[in-house]
Amino acid sequence: MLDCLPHSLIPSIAPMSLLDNLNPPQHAAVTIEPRHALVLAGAGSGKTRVLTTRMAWLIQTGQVSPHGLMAVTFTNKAAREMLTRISALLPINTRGMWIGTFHGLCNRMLRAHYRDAGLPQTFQILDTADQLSAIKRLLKGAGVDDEKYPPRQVQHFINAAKEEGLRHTEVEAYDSFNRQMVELYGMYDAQCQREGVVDFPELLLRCYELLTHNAPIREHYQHRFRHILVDEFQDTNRLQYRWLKLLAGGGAALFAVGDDDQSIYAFRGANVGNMAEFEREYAHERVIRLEQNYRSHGHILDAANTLIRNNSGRLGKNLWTDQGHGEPIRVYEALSDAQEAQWVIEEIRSLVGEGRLRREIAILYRSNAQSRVLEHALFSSGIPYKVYGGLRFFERQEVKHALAYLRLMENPHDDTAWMRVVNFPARGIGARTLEQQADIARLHNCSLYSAVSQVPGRGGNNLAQFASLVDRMRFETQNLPLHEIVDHVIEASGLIQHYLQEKEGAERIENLRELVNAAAAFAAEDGYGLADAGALAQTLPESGVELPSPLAAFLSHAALEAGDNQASEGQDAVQLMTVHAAKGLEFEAVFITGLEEGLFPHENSVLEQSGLEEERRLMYVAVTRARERLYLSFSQTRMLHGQTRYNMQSRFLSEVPEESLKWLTPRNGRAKAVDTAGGWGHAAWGDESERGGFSRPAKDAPYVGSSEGYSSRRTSDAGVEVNGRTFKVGQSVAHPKFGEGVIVSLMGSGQDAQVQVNFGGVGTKTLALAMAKLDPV
DNA sequence: ACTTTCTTTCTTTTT
DNA sequence: GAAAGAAAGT
Repeated sequence: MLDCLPHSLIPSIAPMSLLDNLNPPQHAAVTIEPRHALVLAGAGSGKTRVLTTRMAWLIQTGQVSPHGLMAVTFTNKAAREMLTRISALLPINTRGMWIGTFHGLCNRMLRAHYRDAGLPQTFQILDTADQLSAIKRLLKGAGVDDEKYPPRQVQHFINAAKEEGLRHTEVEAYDSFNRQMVELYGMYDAQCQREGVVDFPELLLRCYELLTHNAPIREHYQHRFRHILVDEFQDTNRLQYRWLKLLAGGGAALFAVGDDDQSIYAFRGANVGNMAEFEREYAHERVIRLEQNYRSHGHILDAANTLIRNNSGRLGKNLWTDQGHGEPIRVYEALSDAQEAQWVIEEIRSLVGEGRLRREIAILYRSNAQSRVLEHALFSSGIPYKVYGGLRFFERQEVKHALAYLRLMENPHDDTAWMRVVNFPARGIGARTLEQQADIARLHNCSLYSAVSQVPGRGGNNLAQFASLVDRMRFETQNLPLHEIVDHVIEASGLIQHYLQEKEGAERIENLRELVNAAAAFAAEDGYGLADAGALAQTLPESGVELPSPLAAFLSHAALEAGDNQASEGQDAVQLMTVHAAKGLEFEAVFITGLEEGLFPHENSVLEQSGLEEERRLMYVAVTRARERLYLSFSQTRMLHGQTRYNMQSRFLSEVPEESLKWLTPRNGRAKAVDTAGGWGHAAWGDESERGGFSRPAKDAPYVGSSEGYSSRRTSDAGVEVNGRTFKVGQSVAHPKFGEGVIVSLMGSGQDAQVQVNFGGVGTKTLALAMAKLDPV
């Protein structure tokens, strides 16, 4: 074991500087004995600091060499942050250290052991969009009805199974629908294998299987990594947890940091339960809570604490601060979304007038659709702003086209890449020809590239020309440096020529040129991601690891790191983003807008307890982003999907302590009534009899209800007639139990018709018209 | 084979 | 209200 340590590393006492200024729990976490431990780190409690300081401390005290340490994060940004902070703490070379994302580290291992993992050396990574198009292609080829098996749903099924660690042979299928899904899963994996491509969850599952089935490789890594540190542990899925356990199986210490209250990614497979399980299984005596918050003023923390207490099954944690109460949270009720935006503008003006920086002001919203009104208002009032989210560099169509050519040069059997650019720019290859080609490929169970020579006629000719174009590009760039390869390809493929002719093509050309720069930068940076190359070289030297080509490394990089969201640092601009995107960030002043039932919490989430609780955690994350000032706002009406909606204020508003709030608009009866109405739980949705008209929430077969009976979104202006009475939006009605209310929307028709009624203090109810005892007033 | 028009469907998102 | 996909027109 000791021979793993470099000679230069002499065990020494940690100088005080590393551990200085840590509070007692932080100190305890950083210096905890080398066994499994769980750190429950509340928002703003110094989580990243603890993580990086522990790594530095372990290295500095000689307990581990940089080489024997692994740190896993979810995002590349977090991984980079960790690297910079470690370099700042210790004068060590972080190159080659195993610090990265789950996917990045798995990719590294699979590249090193591609043969043992059953992959071609040139395997390519499919991003979500590539995966979807691969699935569409599969469904088409197999003649599967994509109405009954929507590609997105198939994709979700496959990914969910993989994230549970299940191959198609291991998924239980209890009905014919699921049997078909499982079948498709199997066919999809076979297709990927044949094409030499790997999707995101596959990176993890393959790596997990490699370690499970191959004892020498497993033991090598188990022996090598003495300390494994995990960030954002609440976001891990089951497979990631198993992967960690496996790697730590040789006696390594697993140091997990997370906050169950900030788990907001259950919808994509994260399993908060991993935290409780980890505590029970390994760390029951070594759980440390970081509860002192260094970020927010008292009222803000009180709001967050009170709010999150409404959730069940928490691991338990209460943030406190010694910073004093600070200012109260300001609440504003707007008449319309536009007016809400206008109010935000005015508040921002006055904040900036007080001398605050615009970049220290964030406007948060639940869903991206809400940003437009805000952007419009900001734009017309001339306030600089940046919107986060949206298209990222490597996801732009012109960039993906260029990457597809590069992928084909690496691996011509990548059918997804083939289909993407075979007729782009247009070269007279139409749907008919491609169908023929696909049929031949399916018949011979070979790639589209291999089938080219057998396609008859003019179409076949054009295909052959395209194939030779790819071959030629590969040949002509053989010995060129990476950025020149890219430069050659964007010209030779005709992409530049094509966009020159397009009206809006200038920006796309610019992006293609930028891709050349990105390639140059990538090659320059530690010599094409030497982080990888270096790490590979130290891995199982005896197995003769072959380094991937610069192009292959660049393509991995492009798939695994989709690049920045246009927002550039530096300029002083107001920050706009979804609450999800704000996780991990902090601002002096934060606006949480659109606090309305149906929006936040989102209507698709309120039916299930777990969904509602995730929304509440989301609200918790939003609130805890603010340092000094927090503004909450909602609007009576809002344009959504091209229609005006009438919303109630969010239940989350009433879950914040009254004494921390300062209403900027008069609190109307409605808002007051909310307080006295008490428990929102089931009551908010009315009792069973009123909803009895349409199916129970079908837990196991989520799509049962969506056939045609009612269309949940279409609001009829003309009104709906049920049992001889007509109901219209805006009409006043009376209900024996809820009292008087106003119809806010109508859905469906006939006996299935539903109505949303705003009963003021009682809230907005959705009722089945045929069942509810509603009378026009 | 390519272009235009209609229809549909809308959370959240990293890798 | 916008983007993507399908159907229909050139």
